[in-house]
Amino acid sequence: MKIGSTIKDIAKQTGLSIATISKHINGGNVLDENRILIERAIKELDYKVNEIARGLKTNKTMTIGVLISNLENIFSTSIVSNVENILLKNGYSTIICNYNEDALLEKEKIGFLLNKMVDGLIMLPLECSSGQINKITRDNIPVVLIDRHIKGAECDSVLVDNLNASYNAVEQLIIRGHKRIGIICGPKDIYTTRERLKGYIRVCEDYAMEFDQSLVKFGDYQLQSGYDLLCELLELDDKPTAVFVTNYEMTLGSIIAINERNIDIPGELSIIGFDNLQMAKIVKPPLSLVVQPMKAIGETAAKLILRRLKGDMGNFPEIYRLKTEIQIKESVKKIVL
Amino acid sequence: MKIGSTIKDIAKQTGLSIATISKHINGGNVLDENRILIERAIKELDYKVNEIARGLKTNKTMTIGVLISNLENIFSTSIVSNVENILLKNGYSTIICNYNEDALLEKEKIGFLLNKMVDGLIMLPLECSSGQINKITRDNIPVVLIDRHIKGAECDSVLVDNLNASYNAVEQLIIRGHKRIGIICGPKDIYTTRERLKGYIRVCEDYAMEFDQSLVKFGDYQLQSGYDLLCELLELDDKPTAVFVTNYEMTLGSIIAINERNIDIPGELSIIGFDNLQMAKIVKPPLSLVVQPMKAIGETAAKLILRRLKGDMGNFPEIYRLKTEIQIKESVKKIVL
DNA sequence: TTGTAGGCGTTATCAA
DNA sequence: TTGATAACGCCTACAA
Repeated sequence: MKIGSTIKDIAKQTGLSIATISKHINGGNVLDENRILIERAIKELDYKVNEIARGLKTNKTMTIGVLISNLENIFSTSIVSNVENILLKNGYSTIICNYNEDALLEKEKIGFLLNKMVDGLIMLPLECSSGQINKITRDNIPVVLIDRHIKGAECDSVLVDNLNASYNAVEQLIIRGHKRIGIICGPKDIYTTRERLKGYIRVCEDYAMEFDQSLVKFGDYQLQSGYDLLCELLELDDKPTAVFVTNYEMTLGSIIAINERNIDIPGELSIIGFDNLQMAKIVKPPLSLVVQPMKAIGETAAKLILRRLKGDMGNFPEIYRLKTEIQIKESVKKIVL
Repeated sequence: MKIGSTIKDIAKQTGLSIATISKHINGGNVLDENRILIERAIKELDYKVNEIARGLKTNKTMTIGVLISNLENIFSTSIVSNVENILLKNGYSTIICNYNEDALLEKEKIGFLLNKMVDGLIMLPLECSSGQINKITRDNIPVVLIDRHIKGAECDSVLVDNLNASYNAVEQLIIRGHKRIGIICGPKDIYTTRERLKGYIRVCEDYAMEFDQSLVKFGDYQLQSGYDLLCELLELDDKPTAVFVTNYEMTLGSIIAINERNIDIPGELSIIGFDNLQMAKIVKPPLSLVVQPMKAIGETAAKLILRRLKGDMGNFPEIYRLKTEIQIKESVKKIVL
């Protein structure tokens, strides 16, 4: 079954050779009269380049693999959406894969994408080793890491300044007189967790606050652990007066716990959450938040990989460290002595 | 630069011909001793089929286009995530496109996907004409429509029983004694809007309630219009005692309006929203919701297109009409006379 | 400027 | 069962 016309058809229609037509399609010079002939034929036959055939020849698929940890949260999808947008405008399509925070799946899907011969890879890594990544870049497939840094990986990264994001958030609490501030972190061994915790520790030091290990809780960045850990914090003998939750899902979980227990915010507890502006508005009282620049992350990653695909290896490996914003709303109160 | 081994390399290593090896790869019969030889060589050389070359030959890309209206809401991403999951398991990858509720972009991206030679198309349509779709299916590319029906389009559809979803939601309000019930709809000309409105009208008829046009508001399924329309409803001389908001974004907008104006839910106003379970839990009081079976939608669409891709045209065109669930929580109160 | 011809990695046909 | 060989649609020297 005929699914579209080929260069051959154009050749027949115009009486020119395939080579001439191919040359024109790829920006070469042909006689004006032939150019007109070709262009008309292309219109009439509705000719479209067969990217598959071209890919076979050029060893390019014009496809970028995008691998993320989770397709069902705003952070990822917003990034994906922006990446996709920019790449599409530049003629690239994207294959989006999701490894569901599962290290095994992560490895598998990297293989899947490579097998699909993607020209480049944008990924939000989990446990992926630097060795694995370096093998890919050595095959001349540019890799851009998002959100999480991998030590020893020779590739570009687009990160967020997690340390200062955390520092600034906790600082806002300290400024308002809070002395016992809980923090709900992600998994201990993940880059963002470490950075966000560092920020917490550093600001505590800077303000000469005592560091109480019992106020630091480690979860798994999932809703349920936000719920559980907030409850744990509330059950401490010496309860915190404020808490900083370091990702979106756990913030959700925390709020659910708070609602269920009818905790008065900010009367009993001040809270600063993470990442979702819309959520901040529908929660009562309005939630204070650390907002990550998701649009910028996506755009930066996309533009970066486009540069690499063009062969521009300037400043390699480049590490962007984008700034977050903090919005203090009514969920944080000032402690009056 | 060599990026992987080819059948040729296997041929050299084993001393067999390319044809034999290809046959084995594609499930043909070869002598046991040769099979072993081939398999070992494949392992040793880490041979992977070049899908591009195969695609050129077979006219298949093992890629499905997924076109949706918006990548930044749970409804779409959840569907995409499930679709992707199932297709991937069956060896297909997906190219996900997003037309941002823009009819022009919609058309463009359909073209883009077709140009990428997708083997099939799963789409959540906007204004796409039946003619356009029929042209695609006539080229033997199966199309599965999601969420919105298109009249005259000869293709499978996976819909939601919007009419009864709406009927049941409003019925819950009527049962609880509400007489004046507002409804915030989407754009007038969209399938889901019409169906959801039909449900509202039908249940009003069934319960012999007077139909008041001023209680019916049309928006654009975006957050802002939810906000605006809820305000409009509240400004009516004869205010509704309950309101049904017919999609997720507008539900968000409505809640923001309610919070800003400090409307007492459900004291002053009962509300039933749409689609996001998590949201229902973090809102205070817990929000009543119509919940769409997003997982089932994605799975059904994916399985359906897989069937079609296998050439099974049984029951074509098939229309699934999945059922919604309704969860009544504290945001709805009983009117006591 | 144009056309001829070879090749990209695979599959498929048809003899052997 | 195996292996030459001709496609698939395109690109690219190189020759005309």
